[in-house]
Amino acid sequence: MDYNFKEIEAYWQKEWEDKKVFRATQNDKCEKFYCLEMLPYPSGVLHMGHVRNYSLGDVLTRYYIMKGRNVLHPMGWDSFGMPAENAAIKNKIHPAKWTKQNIAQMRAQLKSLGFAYDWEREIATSDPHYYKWNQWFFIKMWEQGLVFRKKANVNWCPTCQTVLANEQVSEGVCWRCKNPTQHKELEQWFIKITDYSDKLLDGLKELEGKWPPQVISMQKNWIGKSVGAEVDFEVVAGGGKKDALKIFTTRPDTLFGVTFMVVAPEHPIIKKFKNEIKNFDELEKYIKKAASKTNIERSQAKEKTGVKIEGLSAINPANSKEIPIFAADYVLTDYGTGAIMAVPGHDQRDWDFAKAFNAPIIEVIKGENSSVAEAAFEGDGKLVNSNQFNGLATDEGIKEVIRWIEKEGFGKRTINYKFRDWLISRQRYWGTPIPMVHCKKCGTLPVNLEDLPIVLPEDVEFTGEGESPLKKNSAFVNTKCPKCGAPAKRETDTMDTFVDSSWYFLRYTDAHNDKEPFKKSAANFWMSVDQYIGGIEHACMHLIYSRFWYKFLHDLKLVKNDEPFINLLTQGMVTLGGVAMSKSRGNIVSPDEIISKYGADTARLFILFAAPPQKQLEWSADGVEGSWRFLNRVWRLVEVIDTLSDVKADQKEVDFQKENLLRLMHKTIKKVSADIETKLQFNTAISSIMELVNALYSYKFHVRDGGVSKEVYKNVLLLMAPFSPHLCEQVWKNLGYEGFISKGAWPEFDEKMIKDKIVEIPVQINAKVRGKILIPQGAGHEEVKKLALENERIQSYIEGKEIIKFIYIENKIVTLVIR
RNA sequence: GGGCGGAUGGCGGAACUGGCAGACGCACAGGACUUAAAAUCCUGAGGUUCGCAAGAACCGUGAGGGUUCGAUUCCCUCUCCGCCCACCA
Repeated sequence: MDYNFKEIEAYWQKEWEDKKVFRATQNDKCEKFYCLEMLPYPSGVLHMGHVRNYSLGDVLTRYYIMKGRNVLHPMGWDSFGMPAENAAIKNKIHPAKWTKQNIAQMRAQLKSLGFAYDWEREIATSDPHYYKWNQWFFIKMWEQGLVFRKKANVNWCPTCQTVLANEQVSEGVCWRCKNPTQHKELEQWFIKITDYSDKLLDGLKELEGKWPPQVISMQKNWIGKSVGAEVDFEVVAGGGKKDALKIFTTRPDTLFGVTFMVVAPEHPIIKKFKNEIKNFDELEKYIKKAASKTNIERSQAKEKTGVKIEGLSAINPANSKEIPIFAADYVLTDYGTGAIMAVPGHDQRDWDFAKAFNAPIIEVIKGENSSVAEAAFEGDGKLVNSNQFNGLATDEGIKEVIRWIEKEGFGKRTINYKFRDWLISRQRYWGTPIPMVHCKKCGTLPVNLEDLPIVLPEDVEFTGEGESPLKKNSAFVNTKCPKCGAPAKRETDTMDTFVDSSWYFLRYTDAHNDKEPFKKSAANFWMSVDQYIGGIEHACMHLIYSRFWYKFLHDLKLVKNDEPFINLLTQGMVTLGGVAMSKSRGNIVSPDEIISKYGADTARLFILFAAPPQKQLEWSADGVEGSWRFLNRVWRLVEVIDTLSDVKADQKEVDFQKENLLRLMHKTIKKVSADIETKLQFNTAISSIMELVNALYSYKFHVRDGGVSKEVYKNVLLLMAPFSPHLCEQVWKNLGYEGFISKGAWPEFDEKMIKDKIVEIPVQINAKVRGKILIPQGAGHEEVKKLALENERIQSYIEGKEIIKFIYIENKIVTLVIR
């Protein structure tokens, strides 16, 4: 009979909750462990990606509890954001109500999976008790000069009627609604995250080896620090009018190879010299065309386009040569200075442009067999055609040229970043109100800290048209200036939801504090997060914002450390038919369906077993069935270990088999512990438990071995408890063991028990396995050689041949090289 | 275009630091139990060739080359796939 998972799972979930088994308390009796999974957006339904994410975290949580650590494992809701507002527009339901319902539903789903959360620390970011502190931090940042407003050409989603961060637009479409975006100029709120560029970059060194290397390198590329030089090129126009064109280059060593300049079509120099430029009309047409193109169109164009600016030219300060200036859209206005020095010999884009516009190509770097005839040479080499710098290697050349231009006064060494400031305002209702007031007399200033939180008004209308509903709520908008008391207007923009998730992990340490965002002592007790788990898609956004926020709090002396997440695990997607599960593809497998058919333990076991955590996981109905069968096999072991199956065997045989079984048990404990703790490879941990269970099935002396078999079964349960906790609790109880297995002691292994007395190793002859020999544990070189050469099979191969070499790798392999 | 990964049976995947490739699971085949089926338990299996059989030989981790007694693992060249960024000067 299959085990009754419905009854068992409901029973233990209630027991854990009633007895408060997973409540975390601040105590120094044992070492703390903070295990955290990225908090979910309460969309209303749990999907398999969630199940995977939280199952991974739950294994670690339960493992460390059993190891005697003091584990904090909280859960909450990233509950501000667009879908709630969209639902309000579509279904005439208030975002607050919609969100609340969704949370209730998803909380129930999470509970049905038996995750070991401390539910007393649950938070929701849309709760005023939470977002009050977003406002508080915002004002702190404003006081530190980290918040500013500026008019910016921002990404505008006409569908959502909101501004999106650069990071939220991919391939020209809105990251959530997938509709194309446009550009629009608006007065926006920014956080000066770029002040932390170097700190964020330096911090990555600390994370080396603890974070996936891809994430570290993605963040490095995201910040995009490059050292180079700023060089001023003199611009001359008709009528003797002059100006300077500033460019940034990472290759100042190629300065003598500059044969023309290129500016972005938006570059101010064009308007400035409107009267001197002879082909201004043609240019204007090109500028218009470029502006209508999205960045993607601009970047995917195979042919380089551009227009020569007639009437303007530049002087290369290195050799005083006069060179033409072009406007072309392959130069971006918001990177560097919006203008480049073109070195067609050593930059492929410039080379392409030079070919298309018949500009000369000069070779100034000579590599081994390099040539600039067919393509640009972008590698390192020796400087040529560069006057006093000829013969220098690339890296020396860079240094020397910078020194020279600094001395001559037409440029300097600079550092450039790709990283931009964080645009946080949203013209939206369902978010944290930005706690600022616009006063005609006093300007824009923050509300008084005592007046926080600035609560979102509930009585608003959702039409889905025009600007934010907050703007239309006069009771909210009209206020008094916090400084002079005169009538003033409240800011109606709300914050990007990435603000909410930038510090939530700190709130869990002191979730109900109404006087401060968190007690310093609580944060310092639990932080940093020992293991953070979530999707790779957050590699650059959430994980950079959080690191920035934490470093800011560190500078405010609110937290001791300056990196929030020590270890990071990025899990792969759950797919069906090779593609991610999604509503639009209609390939969703609902967790509820699996839970009601097989139970939570099976769902968890399968999702942990089917693939290593970092890799994509292909859902397989048959695989789920297999996990279900395995759990039943474990359940039925109760009967097996009471069965007398081989009465004929003598005591010697019993002792021998008993020892083998015990050895396998110790080996398994060692492997499972290492797989969970250091490798985070749960799939192999489970497969080795399966092997131990298989061994128990083929073992025949359950009633004659003095309780060894029962001992092994007990350890199987302990090893499986982090993966399939309900079943293990029940069998634990059925077998008469005391207390919760979830709080039980993780088994220890005995290294002495693991070593076999006799080891079987292969013997290779000329790299082919030709036989196997048994050697005593720790046998010496000579002894092994003797055993190998005595072997009949081996002898048949070496007869009449000369042994040139004998190699023995301890307890692994013997190799003979013969001729 | 740049960065970072990856490629192992019919499938998901395993293999410590260069040491018996294919653990474990799925699917499959055979057997036991059963009136029968399901479930369960047991057994088998990378490919090719030879052999009645026990077994044997050769090939085999995307392709080609290299280092080594020995390479899925290290090095070089190439192909394909995925993810992220993208004309980043």
